[in-house]
Amino acid sequence: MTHRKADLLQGTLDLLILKTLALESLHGWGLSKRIRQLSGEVLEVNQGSLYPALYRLRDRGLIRSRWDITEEDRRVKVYELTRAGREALEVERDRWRVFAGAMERVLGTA
Amino acid sequence: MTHRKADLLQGTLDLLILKTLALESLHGWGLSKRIRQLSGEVLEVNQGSLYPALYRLRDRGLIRSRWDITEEDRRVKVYELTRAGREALEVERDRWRVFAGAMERVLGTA
DNA sequence: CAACATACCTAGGCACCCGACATAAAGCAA
DNA sequence: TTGCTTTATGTCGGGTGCCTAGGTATGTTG
Repeated sequence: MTHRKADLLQGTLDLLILKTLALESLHGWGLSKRIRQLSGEVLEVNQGSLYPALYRLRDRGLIRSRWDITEEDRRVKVYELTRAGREALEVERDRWRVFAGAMERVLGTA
Repeated sequence: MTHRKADLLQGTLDLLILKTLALESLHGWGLSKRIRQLSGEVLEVNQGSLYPALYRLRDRGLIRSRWDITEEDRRVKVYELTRAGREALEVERDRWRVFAGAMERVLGTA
């Protein structure tokens, strides 16, 4: 059973996170809800994928985190883009579009 | 150094192969050249990815192979789509488009 | 005859996504 | 006060599948 409907393509999760955080700083849980919502309920981010991805991005210096308290008195770890993250977002977005364009060129060949 | 320029997204290689073979039966080497050409020199398929992918697809019954001899007297293993392969191509293509559409929806959010 | 292109293939490594699980605290209802 | 659901953070093992780096063989060309 190779892919199940919700499977993400490897490599795209980072881009998704960078883009979503570029719109607004969020904590992990909210981030996964936001991605689902922005994608029209198509893209589901598993927790087992999300947190490792966040640490990866943090280790690469693309995002940073701080602990915060919500209005409901919940401890949350809020992530925000760094300057390097904003630059990486553009690079990754362009790379995605080149790739997706190439895919569409192949798929569209009669 | 996570991704290098030529990296493919996991899962897309199968689709690429199915689509390319739907246009014309080809042997492995020719297939990789054809994918590169169709994609406008963007997508490079490594041999270390190609052959395992072909066996995977064959094991799933989506393609079949036969030995042939080219005009230059070379032994080549020609792959062609099966009926199941043609069906899988449509499913995978649709899945790709749903996914790519969702990605673009997220990336295009202002 | 050497070098290159064509053609097949394998092995090991590693990135990363997933499912399952663990933990905890807040909200709420019975 | 007990117990369920939701919110929230995280870990771990497994598996898929791409990559790099090889190996082998044969035809072509300088």
